[in-house]
Amino acid sequence: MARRKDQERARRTILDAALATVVDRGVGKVRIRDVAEFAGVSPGTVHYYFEDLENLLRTVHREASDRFFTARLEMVTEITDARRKMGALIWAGLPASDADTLVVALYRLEGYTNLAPQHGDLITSLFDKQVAVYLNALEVGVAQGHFLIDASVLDVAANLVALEDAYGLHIVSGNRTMTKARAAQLICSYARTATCCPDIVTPPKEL
Amino acid sequence: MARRKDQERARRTILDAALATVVDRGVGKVRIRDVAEFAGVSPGTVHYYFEDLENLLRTVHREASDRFFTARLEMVTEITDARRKMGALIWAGLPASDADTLVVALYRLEGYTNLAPQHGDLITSLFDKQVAVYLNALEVGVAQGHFLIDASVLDVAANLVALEDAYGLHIVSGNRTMTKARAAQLICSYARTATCCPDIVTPPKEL
Amino acid sequence: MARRKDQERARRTILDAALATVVDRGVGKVRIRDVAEFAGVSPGTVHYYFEDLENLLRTVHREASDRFFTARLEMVTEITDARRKMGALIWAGLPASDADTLVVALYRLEGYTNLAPQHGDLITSLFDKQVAVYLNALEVGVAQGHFLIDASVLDVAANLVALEDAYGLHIVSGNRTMTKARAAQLICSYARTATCCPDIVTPPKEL
Amino acid sequence: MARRKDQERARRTILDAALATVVDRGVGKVRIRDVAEFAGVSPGTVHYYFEDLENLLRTVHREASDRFFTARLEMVTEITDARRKMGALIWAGLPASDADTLVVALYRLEGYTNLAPQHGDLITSLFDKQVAVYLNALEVGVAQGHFLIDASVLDVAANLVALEDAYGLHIVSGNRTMTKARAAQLICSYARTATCCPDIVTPPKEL
DNA sequence: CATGAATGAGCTTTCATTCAT
DNA sequence: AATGAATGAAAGCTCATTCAT
Repeated sequence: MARRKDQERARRTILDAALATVVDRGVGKVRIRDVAEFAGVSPGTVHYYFEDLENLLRTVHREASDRFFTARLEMVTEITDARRKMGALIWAGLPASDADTLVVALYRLEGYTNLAPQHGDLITSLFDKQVAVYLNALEVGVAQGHFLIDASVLDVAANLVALEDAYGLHIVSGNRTMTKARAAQLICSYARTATCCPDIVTPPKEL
Repeated sequence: MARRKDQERARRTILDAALATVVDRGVGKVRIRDVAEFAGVSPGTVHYYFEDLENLLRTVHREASDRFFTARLEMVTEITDARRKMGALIWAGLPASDADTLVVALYRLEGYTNLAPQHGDLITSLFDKQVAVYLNALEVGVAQGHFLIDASVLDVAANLVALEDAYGLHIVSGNRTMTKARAAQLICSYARTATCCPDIVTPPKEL
Repeated sequence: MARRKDQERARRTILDAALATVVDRGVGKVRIRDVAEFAGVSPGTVHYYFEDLENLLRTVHREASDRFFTARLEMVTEITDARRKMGALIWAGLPASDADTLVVALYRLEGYTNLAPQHGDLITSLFDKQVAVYLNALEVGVAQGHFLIDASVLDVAANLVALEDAYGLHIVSGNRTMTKARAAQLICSYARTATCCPDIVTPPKEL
Repeated sequence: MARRKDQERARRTILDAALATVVDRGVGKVRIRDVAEFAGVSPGTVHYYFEDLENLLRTVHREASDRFFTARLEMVTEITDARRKMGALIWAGLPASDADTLVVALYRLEGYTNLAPQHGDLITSLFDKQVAVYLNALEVGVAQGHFLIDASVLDVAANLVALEDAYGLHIVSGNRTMTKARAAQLICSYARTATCCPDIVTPPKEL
């Protein structure tokens, strides 16, 4: 029984190590050996848990997506005022230069075109889920009377996610003129225009 | 003299071959040998013209950026009405699933984080240039009295480019729910909101 | 006591699994893990009973040889007429394409040159024993007045075994022009010539 | 042009090295590295000429078969008297304990069941060709009035080859009771019986 | 100039074997 | 007695790069 738990923990350790490796070596340069070293196990062990590199990377991506999404979902439910909710979402979706392991790794993995077709599906699915989160915030804002949205709410939500993705990628790619603050400001600018609500600001005071 | 021209042609052939290889193998899987085969030369020849793989890829990226940018610039100057100009820009900036070698390759290369730091600069620079193009269109639109822009024009331009990047990446990554038409529609939705001009549509009739 | 019996049974299960694995993966491709899986035990258990792979394979070979030899011996004693005895021996010594687990495995193992020196002894010993069986049948035939043998009886017996080996190997190796029936016919042809007895036929009617 | 010849020679060198390696390590234990070392080239070079190990081994087998067959064919045509021809064939088809690189390697390869299906075809084909050689000798013997063959000549030829194979394998496998001389004697015994010609002897005086 | 044969470092992957439980 | 997670040595294969021609 203890065995089972140990195994689960080893798996986790490797997954975390892989995430870290993606962050500090870049997706295309992840070697099994690095991951193993980082996890403090032997290369054989990595293979014991994950058939091959692609498999490992895909799993990391899936888990990272889930963790990221869950975190945002929690945040959304905790904040009631739609205006503050929007600001918080925008801020939390952007990676901070090179801390923020999870988000950085996620962006790296998203941009990694070399994984099998299923990878595309994963990206799609995360995108759609993110859209759902923004959609919720927008609709709540409308219901609260804070937002007034002229265009399709779905389109606005999609665009917010797209902006987040694009700027996040710039930050992670090392575009020095694009800081997290600037990115947040740009996205907010759109959010305000689209919702006719000048009160959306970021970073939110309390963070 | 003829020698000089021959060399220039060989170089071009290799660059084109590299571009094609990026498109059909993915950036991370480009092998010198593939490029050589595609170009109809020997691997040694590729090295003769380009120090190493990174160098080749960076050059391809730079040239592709330039070609892409020049093409858009020409388009902008040819169309005078800012509304049609916007529509055309948006449409032309998106890759068509898997044709569109130049644009696909560009997106692939943009997302490739494994190139040296200078690569980040290149991305930055292309981003800025794209922003400049949109900026021009927006300002012309304002001058023509078609657009009414509340927020910072620079921010709007940046957002347009960011949306284009994000959706383009989705298309190239094989996100099946994101078509070129849908992406164009989403970007236009933003463009209309930001400019208070309902006449921006895409794909433009004449294309 | 029950313990002792359990262990013996586990050992047997592993040996049988190894035999089966030799048949369907080929001697050179037998992996401990395969054998373990086949036997429904863990790899560790295989090691618990057999020092290493070579040891296991050698044991399988020895046991298979014994089982095979015993079976033939029984057959020989059951049939009294030397002519029918010969036919039966020839037929039973040939593997049927890919059923016939025991005989197929035996041929596979015989041909496996990678086992230690002792392995050669085992082959020799099996060969000699087989020769003894044929020798017996030949001498009985002479005594019964059915066979008339000009050359050395020992040589004839050796040649019969050799032919059996050679054709058996062809069948197991996937030589498509060599069927069990054809092989039997060829060996019989020799048997008839050597014994001046036209009545040796195979497959024997009663099988 | 010199290039072409160099390449051909390098290929040959590797092939010869592989043959030698098969002889002194056993088929199942041939490592690319060994072959490379033996050939005095780098492991990469072996891969440059042969896709993978299986490919290399198959090629070695094919070439060895051809060389072996050609050699026997020459011998046959050089000797006119069928009785001496038979003796020479039998003798030349048997490996001498562990000299005789070509023949030893051939036997090793023949017994190697781990190669792909095509391998079976190769064995078949060599068997058939060998049969043809013996067939020729037998028919010539009949024509010369030296041999009197009762059974099917084809069957006799097949049996001669089979005996050769079987005893050859014993010799190569390290069966210490089976010497080349004894094997030759056994096969001759059969040959004499089948042809009713007591003059077939081996080793032939002149060798 | 251009070639392409040859290299060998580097990586993945396999798998018998060990050992704590 | 039996397990199976973990190991790590061993091997194959890839591919950028070099250099003699």
